[in-house]
Order: sequence, then C-alpha cells, then structure tokens
Amino acid sequence: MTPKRIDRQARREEILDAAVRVFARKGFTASRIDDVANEAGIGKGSVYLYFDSRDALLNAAFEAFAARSQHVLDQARRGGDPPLERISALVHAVLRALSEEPDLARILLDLWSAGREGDLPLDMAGLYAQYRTVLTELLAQAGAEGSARPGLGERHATVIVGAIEGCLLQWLLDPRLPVEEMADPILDVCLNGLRCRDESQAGR
Amino acid sequence: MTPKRIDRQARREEILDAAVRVFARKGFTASRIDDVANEAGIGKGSVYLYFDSRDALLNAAFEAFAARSQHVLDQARRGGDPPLERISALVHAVLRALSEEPDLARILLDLWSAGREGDLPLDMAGLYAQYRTVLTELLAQAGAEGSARPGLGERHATVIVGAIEGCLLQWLLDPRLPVEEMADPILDVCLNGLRCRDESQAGR
Amino acid sequence: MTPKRIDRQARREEILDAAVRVFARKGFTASRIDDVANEAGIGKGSVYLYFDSRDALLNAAFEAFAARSQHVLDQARRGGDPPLERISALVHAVLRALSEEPDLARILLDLWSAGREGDLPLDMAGLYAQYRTVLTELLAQAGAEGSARPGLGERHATVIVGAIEGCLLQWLLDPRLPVEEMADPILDVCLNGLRCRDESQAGR
Amino acid sequence: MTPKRIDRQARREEILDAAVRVFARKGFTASRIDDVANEAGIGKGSVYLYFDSRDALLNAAFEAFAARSQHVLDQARRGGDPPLERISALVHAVLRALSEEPDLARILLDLWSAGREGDLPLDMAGLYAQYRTVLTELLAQAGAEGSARPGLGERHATVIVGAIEGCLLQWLLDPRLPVEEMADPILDVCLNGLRCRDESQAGR
DNA sequence: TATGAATGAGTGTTCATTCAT
DNA sequence: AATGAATGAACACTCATTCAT
Repeated sequence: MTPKRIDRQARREEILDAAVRVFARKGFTASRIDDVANEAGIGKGSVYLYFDSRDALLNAAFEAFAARSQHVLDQARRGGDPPLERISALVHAVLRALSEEPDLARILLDLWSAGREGDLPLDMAGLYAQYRTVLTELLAQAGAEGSARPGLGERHATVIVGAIEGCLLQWLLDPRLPVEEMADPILDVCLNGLRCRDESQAGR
Repeated sequence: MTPKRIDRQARREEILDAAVRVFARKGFTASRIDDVANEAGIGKGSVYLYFDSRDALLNAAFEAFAARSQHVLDQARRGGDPPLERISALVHAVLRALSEEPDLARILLDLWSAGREGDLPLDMAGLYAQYRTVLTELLAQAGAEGSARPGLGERHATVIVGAIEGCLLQWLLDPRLPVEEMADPILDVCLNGLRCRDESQAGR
Repeated sequence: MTPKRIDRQARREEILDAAVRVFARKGFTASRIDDVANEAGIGKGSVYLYFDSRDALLNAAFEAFAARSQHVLDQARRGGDPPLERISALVHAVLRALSEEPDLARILLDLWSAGREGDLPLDMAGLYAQYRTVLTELLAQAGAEGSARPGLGERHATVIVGAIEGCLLQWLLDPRLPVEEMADPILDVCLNGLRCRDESQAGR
Repeated sequence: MTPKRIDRQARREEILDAAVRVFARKGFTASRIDDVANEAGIGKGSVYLYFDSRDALLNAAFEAFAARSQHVLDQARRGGDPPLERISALVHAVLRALSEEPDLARILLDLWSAGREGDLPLDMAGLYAQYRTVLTELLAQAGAEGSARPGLGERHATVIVGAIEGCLLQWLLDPRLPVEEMADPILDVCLNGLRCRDESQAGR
C-alpha cells in the first residue's frame, strides 16, 4: 500500500509485460534475460531485483494467465443464467480474453511445455481440471433441466475443453486461423453436433 | 572391404528411439546429447554418426510422427465407407496410434513448440492443415448424402481436429486422463452434440 | 547510470596483449581461449565481452601489426630524404619495430599461416604488396637520380622485402640470431652487393 | 628389400603424397585425417598402418622436404666450380626444386609453424643453419679468391638465405608472384647490389 | 535502486585414435 | 592388411546469475 510498493509492483508488471512480449515473439527457450531487459528498457541486472530467476518470469506469466482464467471460471461458476448459455459464455470469454491479449496467448506453448515434469511448479493441468469441473457441473445441470442430453459427464467436458485448446493450438501453429471467430463453431459443433438432426425423417 | 555388418538404418532407428524416450521423459529442451547417448548405450560422438545435430534428432522424431500421421490420413482419404464412419475411424486411429506409442505422443509438446519460429523446418501446422482438409471433405460428402448437416465447412473440421488435439494436450499435462478412451466421447460430442435432441418437442 | 569506470578500449588492449603473449609463446593453433583468459587474469567468458571469437583475437593482433607497418610505410612514403637513405630507414624501422615488440613479431608465423585460404580476412599479402610498391618507387627515384642502377623494378623490391622477412623468419625459427642487428647486413648486401667491386681491376 | 617392404614403402609414399596435396590445399591445421584418407583413396584407419599419428604425416613431409634440401646442399658442398657460380647454382636449385613440386613448397608455412616450440621435433632451423654454413663457406672462398668482397661472414649468408625464403614467403601469400623467375633477381641484387657502380665516376 | 561487467558451469560438436571384423 | 564404426577428450562459445560500484 505504500507508494514504494505500488512503484515496485508497477515496475514488476512492466518487466513481466516485456517478458511476455519477448516470449511471445521467440519462445521461452530462445529468450534471453538480456532480451527481456532490452525490451523493458532496463539493465539486465535490474530484472533480478524483481524476479528471482529466468524461470520465475515464466512462472509470473503463468500466474497472469491463470488469473485471467480464474476470472473466466468465476463468472462461469457464479452466473444464474441457464447452463447452456453459461457454457456458451465461457467459451466466448476464453477466446475473447486471449484475442485481447494475444501475447499472453502466444506463450501458451511455453506454459504447456513448462507444465511438465518437475521443472516449474506451474500447474496448467490444474487449470484445465478446473475447466473440466465447471463444465461437468454445468452439463449436469443442463441435463437435469432437459436442455442437454442426460448422462453427460467429465469426458464430455474434456471434449469441450479440448476443442477450445485444440483450436488455440491450431491458431498458435498457424496464425492465419481466425481464433476469435472460433467460439461459435466450437459451440455449434459441441452443442448441436454435426450429424443430420432429421435423420429419422430422412431415414424413411 | 566387408560391407560391414552394421545396418545403418537400424542403428539410426535405435538412436532415434532412445532420443524419443529421453525427450518424452524430460522434454527436448532439457535433454542433452549425452542423455540420448546413454539411453542408447553408446558414446556421445556416435550420435553424430547418424544425426547431424541435436535438432536433427527432434526433426527425425517429427518425421516419424508425421509418417504415422500420413498413414492415418491416407486411410481416411482412401476408404470407401460412409463419410461419418470414416471420420469415426480417423479419430479412433489417431488416438490408437498415439496410445500405442506413448513416447512418441509425449514429444508432441516439443514438436508443437519447435513448429514455431524458423528454428526447425518442422511443419506441424501443415500436418494439421491436412487433417482439416480431409475432414472438411468428409463433412462435405456427409452433408451431400444427408448423414451430416448441410453447410459444414473448414471451421467445423477445425473443431474436430481441435477436440482431438485438445484431449491429447490434457492427457499430456495430466497422464491420468484415459486418452485411449476419448475417441468415443469426442465422436459423441462432435457428431451428436450435447444439446437435448428432443428440444423441439420439449420446447413445446 | 554511471558511465562505468571501465575503459573498454583499455580493457580490450589488455586482453589483446595477453593473447599476443600467449600466441607468441605457443602459437595460435595451440592457444586456448582459457590460456588467454588466464594470461589476462580474467575469466574465460570475459574474453568474449571484448572479442567475438578466438579468430577475432588473431585478427586484432594482425591489425595491431598492420598498424605498426602502416606507420613505417607512411614514413617511407613521406620523407624528403634521398631515396637510398629512405630505403635504409625503412629497413631499420621494420626491424627496430619488431625488436621492440618481440611478442608481436613472434606471431608473424601465425599471421602468415592465417593469411591463407579464406578463413580470416587477414591480408598479409596486401601488406607486403605495399612494401614492394613503396620500394619499387624509391628504387625508381634512386635510379633517376643516379644513386642506384637504372632499370630496377618490382622484382628487386621483392628481393629486399624478401631479405627482411627471410631474416625475420630465420630469427623466429632460431631466436639466437640477432635480428636487431640484421638491418645493416641486409642493406650492405642489397645495396653494395657481395661481388668484389674491383673485379675488373682484380680480374686484370 | 623383400617385396613386402617395397610395397609398404610405396604405399607409405602414396599416402604421404596425398597428405602433402591436402596440406598444400588447406593448410595442416585445417586438414583432417579423413581428408588425407579420401585423397589417397583409402580408409581412414589405414593411414595409421603407415603413420603413427597426424603429426607424423607432417613430420614425414618435412623429411621429404629436408631430403630435397640435403640434395641441394650436397651439390653446393661438392662442386668444384668457382664459389660465386656455386652460390648461383644453389639459389637456382632451391627455387627450381620448389617450382617442380609446388605442393611441397606450399606446406612451407606449416613446416615453419611446426618448427616452433616443442610440438614436433622438426628442425627447420637446422636446415637453414646448414644453408647459412654452406653459403658462409662459399662467401669466404670467394673472398679469398677475390671474386667477392673480403670480410663476408655468416650475416651476409643469412641475408641470402633470407632473400630466398622471403621471396618464397611472398609467393606463398600471393601466388601470382613468379617464384620460379626470382632466382636471377635475387642473385642480381645480392651479388651486384642495387647501388650505382659508377658512383665514384658519377660522384666527381 | 540500478547497472552491466565479470564469471564459469554447461553443452553441442569435432576429430584423432582405436579396434573388432 | 584394410576398414570405418565407435569413442571420448577437448574446446569454443553461451548465458543465467552475481556483485562492486
């Protein structure tokens, strides 16, 4: 709360933003502390006044990412709208959040990689587990109220989360894909399915 | 003057397998040439008799991966079965192939990361583009013959590819997820949708 | 924000001097970056703060050498003294310069070797060409004014340059030879010749 | 004397010739055993059946070079011609020998470098000392018989040797120089001098 | 607080040499 | 004798981290 704190916090943020831009541009592995310092317009040594290590920068980036996600998750948990609408809102919110901060989105590949085995204590898996839990719950509600098929469970939630992340992945690998326009197709496919609905009629 | 008993191809394969195991265990970035050599039970220098560089190992791993994918893609292109069945077969084939070679699957994160920014000429994006093309074509056929909704396009294909890869991702981040059992849920969601089919009736 | 007390130029010079000492002692090929760092009393990595590569060290040594040569050449070009005296001054200056910096002289062998085949852009040949040009010009002047035989050309200049460098070579291979005392013999031989002047008389 | 011996000797010679060609082309330091084996059209391991080590190849090249030199030296020592003619013959012989085996000449730089400090027991210095001794002796004889100035000593011999080697050096650094035509200019300069002979007359 | 010079552990790669065939 | 696959010591170079100023 002291002005110092605020300054310090702001400085830290600046550096983190610079780091995220650098990571987004060349990937974490290829990014040097020097690159981050240059991007932030400060000396290399100063980075260490705000972050313990190079890995800590990626950790902080993860935390920023996780915070955005928590916000989206909280909204999905709280809302009083019908469950399918909340699912729709969730999917839109995730993709909108990333569209609005493309640099943060572009480090997803690094976060996924770092979220493996020992290195960083960076729990991407836990984040996706939360998404699955929320969606599983919403699907259950939707099933209960008759707007979704009955008997839906975590695996179906996994598919929805997968569709979102898988579309992000394809966009990361090929930025020409219009990620911000993928929310509706994702929802269309997952909610309505691709099979012809008039099958019984057509089958006649 | 003897043709030398050594089968270069087989030796190369052995080393590549060792490399894939190492990469799967600790990730490409954290893997040292020495690790690969030890895993293969040979000297460090010998790796270079079969691969030009450390990167070349990841490249070769990609090629092995891409070869498997091509096989799956070719089958999806050739088959004479109804389009929705071929889509089903495709999804099953992809997940089965990776279940059967989990180490190859576990390097997906590295292949995705390497598929960025010039470093390696490793075209993961092109691979997914092929999946999208095949699926787009199959959806069009299905639409034409009435088994799928009309008007389906590449975006819907993108969602299916995304669902597959997104489920793989979740498994990679949390190996407790039963990836080999996700084919059916993926198909269930994507083909049938999650919404209640009797909606019109229920909607009154 | 302090301009840092470190004088980059001076530091660079220190390292270069250390490198020259090391090269002089064991030859460039046998000299390790670590040797240079140790000789300079700094860490290995610090060498790279001032030089791009090991080769760059030899390059810089060449430049130092070439700068000394340019100085000598410039003096030979400018002076208004009689041409034979300027040649004499040139020979003395070359040998004195090298006597005064024996370490710089001792890397001549490396500079000659490096001046071959593309590796380094280190133009020893050009340096000697300059010496030949200057001497050719001075011989022509001397011929015109009658102090030297008429009809002298570049080949005679080549012989003078050769005599200098060849004496240096013999000294480098056998340091017991008194290089600093060779200027007069070189001039004596080249100017006066070894043949007996009274040959016609003596020939009777 | 056994046919085996002869074969072995011939094989050794072939490999040495190949090595000399390779060294001449890229310099000893940049030459790999593999290069030599390829040039000789044999397997890498086979080189070691005839030479103990890579350095031994350069040593053998030196010995070949030294043998040629010994031949030239012997002729200079034996002949019964007037001393100045024998000096002339010596200079011509040295340059002719090298012109006729340019590859052997081109490794001079490497021989000079190797003839330094410890590494190889390769005595270039001793070779040049022999030339100096022979020339010193011939100059003394010439002085005694009145064809050369009296009072000539080892330093004058050093200059002659220097002129030869220095011209070779310039040719090695710039192959456009016509080394085979330098014998006469060298002799002209060293025997007749460059100064105008009619100085006393002109001085009047 | 801020800096950037200094460091040295770490690693990819090379290549002379060995040796089983 | 001949081979070339295998080896591992050696080394140039990088870069995260430290610390004196």
